[in-house]
Amino acid sequence: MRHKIVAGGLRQILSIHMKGEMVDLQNSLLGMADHSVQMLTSGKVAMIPRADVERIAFARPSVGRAMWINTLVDASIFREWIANVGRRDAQTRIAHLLCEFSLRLKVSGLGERSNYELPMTQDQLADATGLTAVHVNRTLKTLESGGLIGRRTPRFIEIGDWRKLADAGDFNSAYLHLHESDPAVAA
Amino acid sequence: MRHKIVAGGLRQILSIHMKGEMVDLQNSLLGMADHSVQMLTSGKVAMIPRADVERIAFARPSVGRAMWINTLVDASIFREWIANVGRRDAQTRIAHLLCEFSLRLKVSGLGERSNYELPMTQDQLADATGLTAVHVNRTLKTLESGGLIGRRTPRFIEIGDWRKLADAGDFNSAYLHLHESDPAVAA
DNA sequence: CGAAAACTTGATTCCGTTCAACACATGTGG
DNA sequence: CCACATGTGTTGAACGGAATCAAGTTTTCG
Repeated sequence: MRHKIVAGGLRQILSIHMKGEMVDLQNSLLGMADHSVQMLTSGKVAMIPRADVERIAFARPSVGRAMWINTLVDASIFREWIANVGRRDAQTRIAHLLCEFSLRLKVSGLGERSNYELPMTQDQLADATGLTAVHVNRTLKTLESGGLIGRRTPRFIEIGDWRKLADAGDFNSAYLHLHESDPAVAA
Repeated sequence: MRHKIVAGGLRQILSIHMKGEMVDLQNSLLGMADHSVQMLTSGKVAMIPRADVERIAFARPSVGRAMWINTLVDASIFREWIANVGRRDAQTRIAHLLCEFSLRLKVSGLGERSNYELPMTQDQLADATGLTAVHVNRTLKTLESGGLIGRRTPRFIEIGDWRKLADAGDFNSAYLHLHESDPAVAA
């Protein structure tokens, strides 16, 4: 995940990344990092020297184009998150986030659309949605009692009626540009 | 400005652009637009066909690199806005926004750092900060009576003590990457 | 098994919203 | 040049969604 700390020590999580994604083009191509990147789960990280990234980007236009598109998709997700924390209420925000994870985990092969393990604490969900952990807890309960999600354990999300959750979360997957970023999905 | 409409018709302004900036790389390079772009003031817009942009990006690596960096700086500003609407209170949010405008207008030659015309209504400021117009109004008043800003007219901002406003707005200009995006400033 | 982390729940508070009215500037057509 | 409509800004009162504070409970993991 990416995050930033604001005055007072509050944290805002800016985005979540899945296994296999190029995570640090955002920071490494600019001279100075403006935020932090951390692992939510254990895993392997591959380092590619910045100079190599830049060289291949222009030596192989198709690779360069793919990396550029990748950073643009990241930007699109940032924009959706601005709208999410800026103009949606707590329940809509969280439903939206759960829908985004659902699709992205599926695309990454880490879960099913209707049913996935979410490796985030409620504290982290709070920092991703601009809420408090307490309110995240209550909101998850509300979603659950409303039949929009099920939770076998606190970190396991089940989505019975995907369309219903998407409506509750004002979710439209267009901003993920899945057909741009993942050739396998486009096929 | 860029904006998005969420369910219920609420608008979230995602970013503001200044004269001379390449505004639509974000939308045009991806297959489908995920948000809208509108003018806040009257002005001229130059259209560059998408194919030409892609061609020159790879034919002239220095141009391509500049455009890529440009989209990365936009993304950095999006990230700061997520933190702004997600984790800052109303006064800090607005002070932060005013600081960002101050620097960017200065760089674009549209105003002074301590003193500029802000061509936005309080409604638009509200949609940029995730607040209501009423609360923006009250917050501007508070900033004014606290001596942090002056307003000759509703749309003209004066910053007496820049450092004081930047502190109130938890503002650090690093995320603007001014030295990356504008060679004139880097000099 | 035991301690720390994460989750849950209730009571209370508060920042920002909502609703409502009014002030003021702008500009447009008669 | 005035009458009037419209958009924008200002202010007050009441409300409400989420925060805060506080106390448990459950899970995780060394």
